[in-house]
Amino acid sequence: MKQTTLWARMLRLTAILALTVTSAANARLPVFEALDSASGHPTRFAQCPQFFVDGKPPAIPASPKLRELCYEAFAILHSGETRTPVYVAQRLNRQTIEDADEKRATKFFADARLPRGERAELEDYKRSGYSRGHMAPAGDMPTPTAMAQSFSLANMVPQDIQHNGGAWAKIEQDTRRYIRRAKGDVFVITGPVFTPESPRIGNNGVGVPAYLFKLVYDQHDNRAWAHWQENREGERVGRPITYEELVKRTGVEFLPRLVVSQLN
DNA sequence: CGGCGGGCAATG
DNA sequence: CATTGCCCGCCG
Repeated sequence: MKQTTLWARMLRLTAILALTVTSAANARLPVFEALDSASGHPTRFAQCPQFFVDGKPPAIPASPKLRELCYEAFAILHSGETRTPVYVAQRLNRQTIEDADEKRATKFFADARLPRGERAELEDYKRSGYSRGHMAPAGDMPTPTAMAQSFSLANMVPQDIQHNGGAWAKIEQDTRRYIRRAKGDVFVITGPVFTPESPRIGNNGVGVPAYLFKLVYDQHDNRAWAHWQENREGERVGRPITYEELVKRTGVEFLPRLVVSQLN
């Protein structure tokens, strides 16, 4: 008898703990609440044009489950269909990289700004065999708030564990190394690519991308290139592809045409 | 080789 | 939640 009582207590405690966890995670991110209450709806890119070249976000065909989310140091176009980002945009420069020395705060959380029917939950990734792979990397974040926000699952895709810690991590570090030596702003857009055969994980069916890309545009030098990686173990860092090739493969024009016409 | 940076899971 | 220990790959 005593044992069942103990079990009941522990279960209750666990439930309370889970609730506390959720609210505490959100409470620690006051920026989210401020943006939400101010607008009354999920944030729009109009509120954070600074992350896009000439303030112009890439045009994506309309879809009911696409949502635009602004964060302190990046912006996300999120898909409620795959429950992942479509792309994540950043504007970086030497200064932001020098500021990116925050201690890594590994606290992943489901993004409360997204409806439950559209977002990934921690449970979806747990024991899925895939890691939670940042699109905007934690290592890029210039402030503690930005660091915390980067752990939103809205910024994640299910990524092969070896790829995430291997070739992909190297690409992230190479990109930071490049920006550290850049003369002006560098715009980076990172995202997943799915195929009809792409698997899904968890009760919510979070999409597992077949490929990941990272587009880098150096505004000062008018140069752009992209890394294109298969989301698999054993993938190596290859030679970057051209912007045109990226557009061909994704069907998305990420940069304003005027800018593209002037690329070196 | 050790340090670092990308993660994971178990425990209180 | 926080803490801890662990894995792995890359780099100097």
